[in-house]
Amino acid sequence: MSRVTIADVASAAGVSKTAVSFAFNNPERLGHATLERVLGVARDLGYTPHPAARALSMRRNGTIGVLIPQRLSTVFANPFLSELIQGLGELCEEHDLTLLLVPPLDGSLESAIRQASVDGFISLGLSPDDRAFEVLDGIGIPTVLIDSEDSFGHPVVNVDDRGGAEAAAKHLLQQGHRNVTIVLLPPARSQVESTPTATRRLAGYHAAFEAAGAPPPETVTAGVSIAGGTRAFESLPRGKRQPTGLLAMSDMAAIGVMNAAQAAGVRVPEDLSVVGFDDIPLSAWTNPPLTTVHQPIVEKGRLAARMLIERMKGRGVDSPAPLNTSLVIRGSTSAPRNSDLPIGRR
Amino acid sequence: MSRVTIADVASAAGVSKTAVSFAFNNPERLGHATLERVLGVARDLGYTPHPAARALSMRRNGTIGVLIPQRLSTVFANPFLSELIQGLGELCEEHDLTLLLVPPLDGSLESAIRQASVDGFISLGLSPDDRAFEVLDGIGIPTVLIDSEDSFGHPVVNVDDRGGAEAAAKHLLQQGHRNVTIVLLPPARSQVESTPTATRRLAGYHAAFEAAGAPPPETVTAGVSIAGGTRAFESLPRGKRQPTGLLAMSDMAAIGVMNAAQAAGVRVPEDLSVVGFDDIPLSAWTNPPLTTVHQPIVEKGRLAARMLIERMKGRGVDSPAPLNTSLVIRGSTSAPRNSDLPIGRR
DNA sequence: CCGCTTTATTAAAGCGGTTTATAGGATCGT
DNA sequence: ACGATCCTATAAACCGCTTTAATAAAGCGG
Repeated sequence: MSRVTIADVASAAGVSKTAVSFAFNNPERLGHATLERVLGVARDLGYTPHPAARALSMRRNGTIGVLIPQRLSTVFANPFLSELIQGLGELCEEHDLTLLLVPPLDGSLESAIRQASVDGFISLGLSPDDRAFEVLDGIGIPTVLIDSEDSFGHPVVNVDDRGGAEAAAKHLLQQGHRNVTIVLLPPARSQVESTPTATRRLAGYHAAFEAAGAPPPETVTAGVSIAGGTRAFESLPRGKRQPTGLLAMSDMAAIGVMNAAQAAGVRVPEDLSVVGFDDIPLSAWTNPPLTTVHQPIVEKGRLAARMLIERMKGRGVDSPAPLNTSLVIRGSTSAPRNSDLPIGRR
Repeated sequence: MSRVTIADVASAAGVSKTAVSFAFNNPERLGHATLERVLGVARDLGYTPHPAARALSMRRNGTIGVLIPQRLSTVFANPFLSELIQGLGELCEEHDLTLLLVPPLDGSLESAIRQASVDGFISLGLSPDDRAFEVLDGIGIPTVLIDSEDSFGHPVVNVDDRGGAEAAAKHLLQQGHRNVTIVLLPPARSQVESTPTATRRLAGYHAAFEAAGAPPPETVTAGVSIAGGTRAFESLPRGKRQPTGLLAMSDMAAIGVMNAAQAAGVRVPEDLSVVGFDDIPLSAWTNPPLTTVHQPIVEKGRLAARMLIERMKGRGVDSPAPLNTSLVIRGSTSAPRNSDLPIGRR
């Protein structure tokens, strides 16, 4: 036996399909008696309007899509997305919307975008030249960008990545670190270039070093995961040339580094200072607690969702100013053990 | 200007709608020349089939829904769901499916279920008597349950909650703890009763105490969050009657307890041993590392998704045996300081 | 008792695709 | 030269619901 349709209800109640539809969506247009009868029959039959049919005819899905640049298993290993969804979720529930996670299907985010029955998209970390934008523009679904670049047709929610990174680097420099390594974010979409976020953070780091007259640091790339950080640590030079400070673009990588370092007998922060980025909840609980750049992730989600919902109502919205970041100094940073600084000699 | 439809492409290419449809879904039924032409025109016009229309006529959405019993903001504060989604996500991507998060809308999970355009549901922690099941059965969408109870029409994926809990309690008892408090999971859906998971875990705890001839422990209830654990600790009796051991039904609550305890000058594990449940990644990183019951969350997601996909293909599947749990002993448990055990006197 | 509003109800036209059944040629064997 | 066969391409029905425009019935003042 198949699904019960509006026609079934209509004939069972001895009315037209229109009447049934009105009973649910426009009850005041029906006489009291018929209304009751239709509703009763519908309940008895267990009728539920077919969502796709409804969406087709109403031009509304009641869903917003989150464009995920990577595989769900890798991206959900990082608490960042969880927090973001908390923010998005608040607004969604407030507006009776559900949230569709849209990762690349069969490797292609473009085709996943086409498949998605949504009223709006939130896109994460897309580069300006991502192919996905062509598709997005083609179908004309309102979109709000997060961690991307301005000067698209779409409004963007960003945080002050550059400022945060600069503060982090300055902190290390002030403590006397001169031999620092940067742990880069991996490129998001298998393209060669790095993400807008990574680019801005790197610029912030470099600015601080330049201002201090220090040479630009070495870099390694690490996936946003503890394992990624572990690998990053292992690729670091040892002995004399081992850095005394480390600027990671993600907390997860930073924590992986700390872990690997301690396992290798390198003490944090005595032998190696490490600074993360994001300030995920976990970072307050590591041993030692991680010094990191705080960004308001939940708020970012809330703001983006609020903007998208406005756009879905047809109202235009402008990109807000980047949200503030701030350095949170905890226990993973200190002055280097044998400072090379010219305090005394040696 | 509105969206490009199949009719637009058809007339622009001088063919019928059927031809356009075939060009995408049944290319071998078209002559080579027309196929090329249609595809070309479609590309030029930026045509993308309307997902809802497609879903209506094909009876397939390419989406599976995750029924979330609580608000997204509360449930995503717990890494449990992140891990589960990693597992679900793997299978989804493999099968070209997207994932729809379905929390209660306007407080009602039932109405959210109706709205959702999905081909299958994964439901989390629903009690046997949840109203949602009526709706679910009414619309006849394949469903797989996680952390629920067997003996529904739907297959269930569970872990050995009872065994895990029993091992945890036994561990504390063997260390000599006699004054233990249990931190309960809150009821999931604002109904009075507790979740199936909580019930099974409680039974496991009690079984161990009974076997040891110890009186059943006191209980407090705490939300699955660090803040919830903090509140739980504060509600504990102080001084002489303060428990020496604590069995939490979630790692998040356990971590909150540890945190609050240490802030109050109570040392873990010297003054208070705490055991969690779930073994979320964070638990290995707390200070001290948390002793907890491990359950294979990612695997649970994978398995449930695999089963659901089978069901969506029309094949029947049986509930598998509960997945194994195991006690992971880390640093948050030890023998109680002043054991009340009759080793000596007093 | 008539013309005019209101009110209650419905037929039919979408929404944008897919799919079945069918028609029009071209090809082919005889 | 002719019917059978094979390809292509299409008309039309359908998926299940919403909504506009129209109709039938009822109420009403004069």
